[in-house]
Amino acid sequence: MSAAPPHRPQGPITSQFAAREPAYLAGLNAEQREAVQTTEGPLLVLAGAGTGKTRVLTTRIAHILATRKARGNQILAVTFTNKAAREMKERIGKLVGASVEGMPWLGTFHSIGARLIRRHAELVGLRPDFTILDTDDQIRLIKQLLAAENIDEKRWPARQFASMMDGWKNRGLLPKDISPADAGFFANGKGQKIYKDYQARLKTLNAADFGDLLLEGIRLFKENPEILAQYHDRFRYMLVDEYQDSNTAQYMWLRLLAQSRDGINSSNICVVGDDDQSIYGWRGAEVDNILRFEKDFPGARMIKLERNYRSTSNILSAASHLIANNESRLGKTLQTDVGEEGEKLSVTSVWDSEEEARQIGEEIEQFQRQGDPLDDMAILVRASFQMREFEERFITLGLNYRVIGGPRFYERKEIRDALAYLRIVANPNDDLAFDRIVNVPKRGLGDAATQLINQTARAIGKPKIAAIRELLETEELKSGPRKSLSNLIHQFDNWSAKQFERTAIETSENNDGEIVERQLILPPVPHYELAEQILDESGYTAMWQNDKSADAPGRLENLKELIRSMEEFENLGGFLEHIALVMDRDSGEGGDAVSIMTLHSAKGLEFNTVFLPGWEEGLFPHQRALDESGLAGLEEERRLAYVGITRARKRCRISLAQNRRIHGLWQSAIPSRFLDELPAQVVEVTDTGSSYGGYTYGGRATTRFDNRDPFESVYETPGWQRAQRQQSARKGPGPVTIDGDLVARSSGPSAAYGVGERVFHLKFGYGTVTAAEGNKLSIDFEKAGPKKVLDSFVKRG
DNA sequence: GATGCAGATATTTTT
DNA sequence: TATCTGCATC
Repeated sequence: MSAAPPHRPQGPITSQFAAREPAYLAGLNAEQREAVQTTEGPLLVLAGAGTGKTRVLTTRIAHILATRKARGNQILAVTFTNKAAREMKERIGKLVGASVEGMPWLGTFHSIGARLIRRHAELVGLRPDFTILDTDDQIRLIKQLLAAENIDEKRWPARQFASMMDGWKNRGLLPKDISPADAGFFANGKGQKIYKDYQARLKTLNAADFGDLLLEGIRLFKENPEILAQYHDRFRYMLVDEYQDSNTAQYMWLRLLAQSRDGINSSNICVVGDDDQSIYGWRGAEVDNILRFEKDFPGARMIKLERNYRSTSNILSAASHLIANNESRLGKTLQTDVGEEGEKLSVTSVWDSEEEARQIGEEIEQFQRQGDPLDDMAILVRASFQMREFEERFITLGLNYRVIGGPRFYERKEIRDALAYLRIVANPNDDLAFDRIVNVPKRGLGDAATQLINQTARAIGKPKIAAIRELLETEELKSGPRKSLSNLIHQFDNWSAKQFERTAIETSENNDGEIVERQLILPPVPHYELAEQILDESGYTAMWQNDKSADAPGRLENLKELIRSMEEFENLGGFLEHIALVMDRDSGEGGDAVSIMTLHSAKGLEFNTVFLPGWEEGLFPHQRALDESGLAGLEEERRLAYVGITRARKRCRISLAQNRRIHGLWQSAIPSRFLDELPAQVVEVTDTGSSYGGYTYGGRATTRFDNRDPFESVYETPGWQRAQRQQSARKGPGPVTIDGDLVARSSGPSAAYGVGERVFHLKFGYGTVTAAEGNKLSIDFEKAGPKKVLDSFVKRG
């Protein structure tokens, strides 16, 4: 704390300062204040969910500015998402007035990375106007390289290589750093070569991918210590948001910047994060970065923010107990400041996902009748396929919802196509953009023409546009393609010229009948008008206008939106940079609506009521996370559960289906192990009544069959429950001789059903087996029609 | 260049 | 089950 020294002299100036506390500090708790005021030296702020992390971060910047420790352009503040960057800008603006404009180094890792290498582009082998490639471009480029190496794309998909390379780049590895073992995974050891070729191709294309924006920065700093020193001088203070999500490359990048001249990490770097909310390990994030911070930055202080201003104590208690099951964490104990126990969390077991959607829909309507706005409710799912069922249900109910996530604006085909046109105009060397649109709309250019262009380009070592120019001088092209290519090139020249001031000759006849030529100076066409012209003149707009598919009008609308959004930018270059790095999906308008999104995209948000469906083994925790990453995977899934619960302010409603259809097959579901990790006192277990057997909780059976058989509740294994359900499905009392081995046998060969056999299924009733393959059966049900089910789901009928 | 079929493939996705 | 991709075909 920054209490004044005890025997502070009572001069008029000092007392004035001591007495009047800056307004921005008001309302902060002791730890928050400390985090704001500890400006010197490395600092780790461990901020639990809902503890006012963003507030600390923004106030800290405001504090640095207000106390004149640094000017806005001497502060480096990085976030992961554009949304977070925007929010920080806004909030700082509110705190200190308009000086946010003076913070050019507040942004995402990638946008700052790009800014940095643009300034020194020539040192990393690029020109300052280099293009930023998206994933789509990357894949297409890799495909070309694979073809050149005669690698069978079926066996070694480009996509797979792209994600591998992504992993390398996340770890800060250049082609030369790839170990033979790593590279050996792909195409019998050709991985390293392809990576190398890929990087070389990027340089000739004057392009960089997302990974390069950081990787090239690291290289730049390593190879040019004098430039790094400039930035050491510049950045007096560094702040990093969501540090638990940083990957190795980002860590290296930061660490270089945070070094002082003598190479010791003693800078004023403040990282804020929550190890318990690290959910992007699969994307290369290293929780280790945050766990290791104090070692990496000697003399680092750690401040924990543990006072939660969001959730009721019941919700917090559930979340804390759950996350306490993780081994690798720094450990925090969240305490609520809401001062309310609140409702218990509810856990509801339902028959299947359809019922789950129905159930949640009803609850939402009920809360709505009580006066809760839909905006305050959210459904957070583990996997996006779960969303559909809710959407369908809500449509029938007429319940307003919005889906958050999904493909981003600039990932849409029409936007990418339009951008490709603009990219070529901005940078005629952009062969990837050229490939994308040579024949879009159709220009009668087939394989033959494209091949010829590629060959020529390779032969003369020039971009494709240049190659076409040369080809047009020769007779090599057939007349059709020749004409359309010549036309296209003309158009590009024309569009390019319009970016700048240019001259035109106007011919007219004067009164004496003489032809008079006048030279006119035409001003540059504004880039947004140019874009519109390009789309019209190229026939691209017409292409969609003539398209009668259902989504064509939407696409045209998107194109309009694209052009509209261009007006905010000074020039084409600025716009293209923005679109590649910053363009957000159009965020939620459309009135009061329930949000449906994945747990991942819910991070950082909060709602009064949160629904968490699908808490079943295999789905959540997801089987693949378990298979691929073992214990680490499980812990990440648990953190995801923690994120989910802590999104709730007042109400948290968890549900699980006993049956779920995955890839068209009905699978029985076992309650998620996470349910057992919730403390019993804060959870209320309900059953919708339509389920059999079902979910038992904390040693107590909670099904409506509780009183039927006093011994039933002893058996809680999932397999047992399944057996139980099968038993109870039988008509009449029947002999209740339940054999523990029954379940194991049911999926083994001895349980195989023969074609033509009559069987009974709990959901579909009676039917006849039409085909059997392993434990999968095709059954023609009398009422429900043909279905595929697992044999353990049916009984001989 | 449109169409249709076989075959693979089906977590999460800040930039 | 449903959706997407590449490829063959007309």
